Amino acid sequence: MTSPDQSTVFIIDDDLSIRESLQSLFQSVGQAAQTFETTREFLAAKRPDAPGCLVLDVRLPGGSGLEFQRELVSSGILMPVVFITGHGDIPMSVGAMKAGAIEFLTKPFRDQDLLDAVHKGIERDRERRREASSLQELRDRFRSLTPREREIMVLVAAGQLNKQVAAALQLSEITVKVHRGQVMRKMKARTLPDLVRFADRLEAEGLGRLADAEAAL
Amino acid sequence: MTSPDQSTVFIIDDDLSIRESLQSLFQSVGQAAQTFETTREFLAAKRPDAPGCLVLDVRLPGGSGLEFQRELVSSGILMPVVFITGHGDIPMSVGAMKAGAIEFLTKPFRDQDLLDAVHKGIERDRERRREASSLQELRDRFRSLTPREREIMVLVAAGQLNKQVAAALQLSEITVKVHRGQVMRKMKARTLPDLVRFADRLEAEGLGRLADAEAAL
DNA sequence: TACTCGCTTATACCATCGTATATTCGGCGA
DNA sequence: TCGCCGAATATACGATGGTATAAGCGAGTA
Repeated sequence: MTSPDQSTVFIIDDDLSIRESLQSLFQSVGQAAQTFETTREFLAAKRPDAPGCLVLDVRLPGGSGLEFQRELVSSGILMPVVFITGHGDIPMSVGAMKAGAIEFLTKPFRDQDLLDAVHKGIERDRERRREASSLQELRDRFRSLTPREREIMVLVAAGQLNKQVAAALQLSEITVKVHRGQVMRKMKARTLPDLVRFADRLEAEGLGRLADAEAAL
Repeated sequence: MTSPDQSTVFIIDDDLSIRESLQSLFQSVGQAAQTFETTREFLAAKRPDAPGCLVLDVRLPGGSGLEFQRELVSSGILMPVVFITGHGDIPMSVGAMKAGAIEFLTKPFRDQDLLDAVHKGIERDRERRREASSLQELRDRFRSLTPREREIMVLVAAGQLNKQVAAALQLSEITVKVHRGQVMRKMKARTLPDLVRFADRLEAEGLGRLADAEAAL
């Protein structure tokens, strides 16, 4: 088995006994787990390109877990987080949940609650990765378009007729047709509805990357 | 001024002094507010069809605020909720946030925090209403389609050519063209990309209402 | 310099789309 | 029974879309 989608739980806690007990908990259900004493150690380690979930104590060496959660987002590590804590309070838990945490457990918690939360986190990450990789594929195709082709794709997806596109860009209609055909091939769009959906997905997550062709370079 | 979009805060709390103090807080910033002693009272009152936000104590007469939050969702009242409490705990706050609460404030809280949360809730409700009403408009148009027209809309939006649609439905191509033109008129779609987007929006929120034409009746 | 690449245009031809006009048929309610 | 509606179909015509072939131009590059 190659198991390319082997999920991993990443545990960061400065307490060795907790790391060991969590490690063995996950081992007991056949869930791969890696433990780290500090956030630095976690960031330094090379993480597999597979679905994962973080288990954090809100009280961490060198800053709170909440801060680290925000750091992750800004450094592009979009991994679901499950918090566990012995000394949390309500504002802390609310902040964590607002920031997108999967769960916020207070010690002592039931093992099953943690397992459930981690499972949910991994499934969410798996789905996010699927979506991200599919979107990246589209982005790559769009990047392969020339500036002219991008302009034309935008207008065509907006519903403009070839002659309207031609007028808008001060071109002859045949030129638009040629570029349009090229766009369909490069974007691997078999039909116009396909192209429309591709354009919308790129606009939704790429945020105006289409309209502003310069930014896409 | 007709002010059809006058937003309202709905406060449910069994403590009169709290109702009065919150009422005057919102009054001081020009925010309309209505108070209720019980959830029953709130449900019985006729609420304006305008953006709103609920302010709830988690401890309510006849059930917890959390339960009431779930009741609201299942009874179709999709109003943003801001919790305030004097005796909450972490699992409670986490549950509330998971269920979609805007904020979970512990007493004593700063007035501004409540005002901010309510403002956020109202803006969210305004946006949800905009979206819902626009979607309802689309649903109405789709309901005006005959069964045949619906089938054809689905296939056309999927990118099938007229002749392919004709083959799939055992029709002549001209028949498909006639229905297709009718679909465009009834759906108020000026272009095919418009129709594709309408179909996708209906599929996304109507959950297969398109594919299963029977369910839409 | 020769070559590639992006961009432009033209001709020619065929497929597809869209609409108007007209006819036929069956079901259903007034 | 009459009339309306959904449905299907046909002819005819024009607009629009799509592709192949060919060619010219300018910028940047091997």
